[in-house]
Amino acid sequence: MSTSILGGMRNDGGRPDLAAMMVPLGRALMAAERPVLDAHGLTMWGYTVLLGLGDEPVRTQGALAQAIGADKTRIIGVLDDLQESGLIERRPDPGDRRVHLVSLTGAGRRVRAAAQAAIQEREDRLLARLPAADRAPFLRALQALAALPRDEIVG
Amino acid sequence: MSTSILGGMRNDGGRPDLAAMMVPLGRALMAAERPVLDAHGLTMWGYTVLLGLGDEPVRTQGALAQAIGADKTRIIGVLDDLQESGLIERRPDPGDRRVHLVSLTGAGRRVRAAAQAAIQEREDRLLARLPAADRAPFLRALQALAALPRDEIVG
DNA sequence: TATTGTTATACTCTATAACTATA
DNA sequence: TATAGTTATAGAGTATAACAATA
Repeated sequence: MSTSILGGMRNDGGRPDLAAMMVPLGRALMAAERPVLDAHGLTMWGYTVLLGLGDEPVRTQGALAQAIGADKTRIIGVLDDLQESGLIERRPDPGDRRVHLVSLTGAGRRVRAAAQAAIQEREDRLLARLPAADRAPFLRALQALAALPRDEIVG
Repeated sequence: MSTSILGGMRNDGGRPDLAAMMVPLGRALMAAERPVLDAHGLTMWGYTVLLGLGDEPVRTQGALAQAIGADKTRIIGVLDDLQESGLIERRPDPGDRRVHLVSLTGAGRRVRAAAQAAIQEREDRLLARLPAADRAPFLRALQALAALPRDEIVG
């Protein structure tokens, strides 16, 4: 039985709920990432942290956690693993020795780029199935919504 | 600190990963639904079941569970609650007394319609912030992706 | 023996609270 | 006293395994 993302929820006339489309779709995309991340020796949270780190060092792990929507206590093990793998560096801030400056290493940058390239290659094959004229507007709209402050969506 | 859905993950030149946009966006949309569902006396899974039920009775709870991406053991309590609230009916199939025929009651249909209207009203306010020309292509593309069999995304 | 619905158990993930060290 | 990081504990959510009824 080929089960679609939307399950049985048809909706005569109208559209399905945005959430009812996005949540299962997001889960499926995450599941699709897993083998790719495995091949690069990354966990989902590890990859998320690498993405969240950007290219400048981040002051305080708490800020990093908040930026990627995680609890500060939850990324500690993730940071430990990434550090042990040599993908990130944690250095105490000389000015305030409580805070840790977290930054990507060269290896971290390379792994992140390789993993992201592989992931987006897969995603591009998916996007290729859309009508060509819809692709750019779709991505533009999705980016616009994702860029909104969370409060403006939750209310 | 106004935290956007995308967190810090900028990506010079390219686009963010689809999953990195969809997953947090989906979570935010779900969070936005919660108070609406509360007002209608529904849980998230309860609402999902109502959506999954469609308008014809569903044979076997297992099929229903699979259709909405849940475990068959997990929706039992949900069905119990919905039944007690008078929103669904469970009747043994005369032909095979193992299976339960699950169907919406009139009240169930009404509650589902009311909740969905309220939810989509909120969502429409969000969509209104997109460039008008992008709205239809966005929804069309999102529906197309959500209608894909899960296997075609996960691979 | 196989399947539907159910219950009971175990496991994973996440959030809360308590601790250390710096300030 | 307040904050960053860490650790330990508890809770929610989910999946796995065992059970009763029917086929």
